[in-house]
Amino acid sequence: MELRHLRYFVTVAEELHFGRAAERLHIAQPPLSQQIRQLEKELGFELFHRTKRNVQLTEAGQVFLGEVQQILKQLQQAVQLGQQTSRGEIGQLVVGFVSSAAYNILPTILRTFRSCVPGVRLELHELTTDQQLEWLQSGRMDVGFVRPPVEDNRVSWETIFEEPLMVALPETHSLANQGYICLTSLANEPFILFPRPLAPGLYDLIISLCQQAGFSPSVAQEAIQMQTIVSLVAAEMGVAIVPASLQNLQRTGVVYRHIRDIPDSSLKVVIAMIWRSNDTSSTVQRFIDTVRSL
Amino acid sequence: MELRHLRYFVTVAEELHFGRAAERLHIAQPPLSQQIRQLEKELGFELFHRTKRNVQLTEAGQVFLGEVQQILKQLQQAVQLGQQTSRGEIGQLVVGFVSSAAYNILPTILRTFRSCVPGVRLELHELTTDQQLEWLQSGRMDVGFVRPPVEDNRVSWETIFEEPLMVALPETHSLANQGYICLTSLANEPFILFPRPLAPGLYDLIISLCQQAGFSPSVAQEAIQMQTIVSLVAAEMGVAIVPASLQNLQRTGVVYRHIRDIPDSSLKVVIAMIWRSNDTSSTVQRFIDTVRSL
DNA sequence: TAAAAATACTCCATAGGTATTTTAT
DNA sequence: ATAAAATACCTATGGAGTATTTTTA
Repeated sequence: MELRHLRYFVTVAEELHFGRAAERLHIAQPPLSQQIRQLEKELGFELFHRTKRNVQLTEAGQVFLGEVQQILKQLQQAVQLGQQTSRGEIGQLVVGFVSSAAYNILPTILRTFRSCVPGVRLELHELTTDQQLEWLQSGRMDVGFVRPPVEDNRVSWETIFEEPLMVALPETHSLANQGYICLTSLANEPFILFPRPLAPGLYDLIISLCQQAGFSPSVAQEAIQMQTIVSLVAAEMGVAIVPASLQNLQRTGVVYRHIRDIPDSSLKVVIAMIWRSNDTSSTVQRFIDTVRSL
Repeated sequence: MELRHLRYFVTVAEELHFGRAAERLHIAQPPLSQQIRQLEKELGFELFHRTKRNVQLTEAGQVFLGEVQQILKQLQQAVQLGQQTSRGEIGQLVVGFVSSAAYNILPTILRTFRSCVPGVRLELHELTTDQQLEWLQSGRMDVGFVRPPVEDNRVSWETIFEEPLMVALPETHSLANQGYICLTSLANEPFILFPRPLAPGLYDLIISLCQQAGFSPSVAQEAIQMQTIVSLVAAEMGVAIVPASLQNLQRTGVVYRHIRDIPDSSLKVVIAMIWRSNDTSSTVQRFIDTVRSL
């Protein structure tokens, strides 16, 4: 049995006339008769009651017709589903991100992707850079937004966002009324930092900036979340050096100031997108393309 | 696209190896590769990631595989369903019967048919002979049990049950202590009859029997249901001539007696099965065969 | 270098065509 | 007499086979 037989059968059943059915199928009438006979023989039951003048479906033919029509429709849907999947329009995607990414590029990226490709279910996880690399390798995650460096040749990455570091001060701080701040002037201030294991890139950068400014910062407190750091600053526990996009987190009692005595290029902090180099998923490809287009 | 393509695809997807899949399909490997390529071309997307060493389903291939497996399974079921229908094992049947048939053959027939062919849904309607002929012609009914005559050449019929007529008397009646009764002795009794329009055959037979016995019965009462007739006899409203199977309706106050002065052959009353002569339904055929086998 | 898929070609099975017959209205 | 399906026979497309090449682990 082949789909040909089923398609022919449906057409004959619709026309109840071999001649017209053959015409609709763009074949001659005799081969059509043959194919139907062949189908009947294989099925083991008659599909039509044929008199030379009149063609009628048998009971079994009616039942079979219903089923076959459904099957042909499903096949059509199966093809479409496959095509959509191949275009990355359908599927699911697990996305990881470092907490600070939630305040800058992530919202835009997700909004854009969801509207372009509504068929893909997104699953989001806030994870550190290291966790993301692990999840990516184990297949628990498909794409991530991390702070470089990324040193794994099985992972591809691409910088997608840069922003300067700024100083976060309590608004009551004596330096808060200055437009720009010299890092040097913070030499004796207590600092609030991310724990190094969670964000080694950022931690080391901040430490080295302070070295450049001629001092070693005294760590007053460590905090796991950006929000917590800002809150601790507001509580006058100390000062912090944070990505500029943290300004989006409107927290009263805190002011943000640019740093003057360090060249801009050194102050740049970066967010990169990562994915498995050998990932063949078109959903992932689609996501990457969407992000690049922004 | 043909079923061949789908079957081949499923096999390759299961084996993830063109060589082994070809072996399972009893074809050589090159034509299998070709058919899959051909399928991919028609679908417009890749089903497999092929390296020369390794074959893997693409995302789209996975989705398509699921759908196709379901489709193939459904097709198998469709064939089976058609076959069962063609054997009359599946379907529905509307059966009509005259009220008196419910007391003799009908229970046995239905019990037997239901156990032989459990897949057929039976719908039962108590109808007069005339109503049944009408329902049969209009297609509302498929098979009926009636009292002949049946005069319609588009309806086939077959006698399936014969029984004698008997006299039903109140047990208090003076003739009730006799083993047999002469119809002649009922000349002056009030009779309870079916209305002629509802059962002309039976009505006319009873009248003609009385004529043979030398009298015209006086009709005390007409009643539409057999049960009612028997009840009226019990209430001493009169006597009735009824099919012998009415004895199955155990009604206190009524006795049944055979008739002596009329030859048995004239007393025979018959139930026939009717169906449309041109009915091609295998369910109907199956039912007819079952009844004949009893 | 060895295993496996792809390519190149050849062949024949069969889908489909044409001509004709059969049959029911 | 005619319309429509079945039958008979022919043609040619394309599915499957064999031999070979390509590729990569």
